[in-house]
Amino acid sequence: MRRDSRLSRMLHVLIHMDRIDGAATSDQIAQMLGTNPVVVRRTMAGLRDDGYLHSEKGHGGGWVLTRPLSEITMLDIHRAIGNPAFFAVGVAVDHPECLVEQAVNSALGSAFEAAEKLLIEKFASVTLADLADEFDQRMAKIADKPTCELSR
Amino acid sequence: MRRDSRLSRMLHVLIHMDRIDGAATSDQIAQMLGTNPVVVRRTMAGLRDDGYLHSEKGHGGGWVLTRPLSEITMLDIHRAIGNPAFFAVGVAVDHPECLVEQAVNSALGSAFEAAEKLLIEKFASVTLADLADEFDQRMAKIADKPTCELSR
DNA sequence: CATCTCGCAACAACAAAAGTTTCGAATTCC
DNA sequence: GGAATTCGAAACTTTTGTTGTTGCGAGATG
Repeated sequence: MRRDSRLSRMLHVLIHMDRIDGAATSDQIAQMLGTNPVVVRRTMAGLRDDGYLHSEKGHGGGWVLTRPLSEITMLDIHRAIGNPAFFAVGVAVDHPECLVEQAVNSALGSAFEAAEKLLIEKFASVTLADLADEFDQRMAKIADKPTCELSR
Repeated sequence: MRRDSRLSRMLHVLIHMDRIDGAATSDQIAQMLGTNPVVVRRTMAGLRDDGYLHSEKGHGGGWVLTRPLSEITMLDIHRAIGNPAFFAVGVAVDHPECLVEQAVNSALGSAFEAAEKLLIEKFASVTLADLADEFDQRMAKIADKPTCELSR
């Protein structure tokens, strides 16, 4: 099963964007992510719709953050990219009326529910500012390491 | 992202198999799951290799449980079908050297690690006998409901 | 020896993310 | 006003992994 990397990528991009002046174009971001501008627009459209980004057309246009990182949580970004399912394992519904299937799915469901609750709590508790701080700490330890294109 | 339903299906099948006499053929199981015998053999091969099932060829052959349900946990079955990834969301590794990416992936990774730990603990703590008991309780409440093909 | 049944390999179908192409429309610069 | 920049959106292809299918072989039973 292919893993959805949008959340990871968006978090990465947003922290970089906070460190640069002016707008970042879809092209620049795409190069940074090793992808292409259309994919960037597609993914970031959700963040714009949810009010975390603003996009501007034309010369000097591109994407800009509209909120401080301290006001954006990892959960916010997950929601903004469309609340994709966390789990790759699902329950079968071949016989919804079958009591065995119901018992199995109830057990599986409650396990996944608890795990999802934990994930959501954790995601809601971490702001992008926290991640930026974590970056600064790593930076302090290993002084002159490169980051990536956008922040060079 | 397509959800992997093998775990759910195998749990379902094993509990039914415990309630019937003799062997269940791949064909019977396939009909019960709404799939086909080759898929059944493919999935159940792992359970056989791990010692939970035995398969026999020829007339009267098929699949039989080789252990009591009380000695099989949900985690055992997850392992037996190949330890498929629990999560549909992954981390991007576009710039392994980028400290921002490292900070992001560290936060994501620790969240998923904690959630996975919870899942594994839960799965390890529930035996198929527990699920069968749960089934019996449901059965007691709603008396004359059908189950599925195998147990009719 | 005919039939049943699993084992295995190869291939097709399908789903979802990711990548690509190609428009159009809005904005800025000259 | 015209050229260049940049996003927006639709349509399509590629990719990856599960699921489904077909076909043949081998062992077991009657």
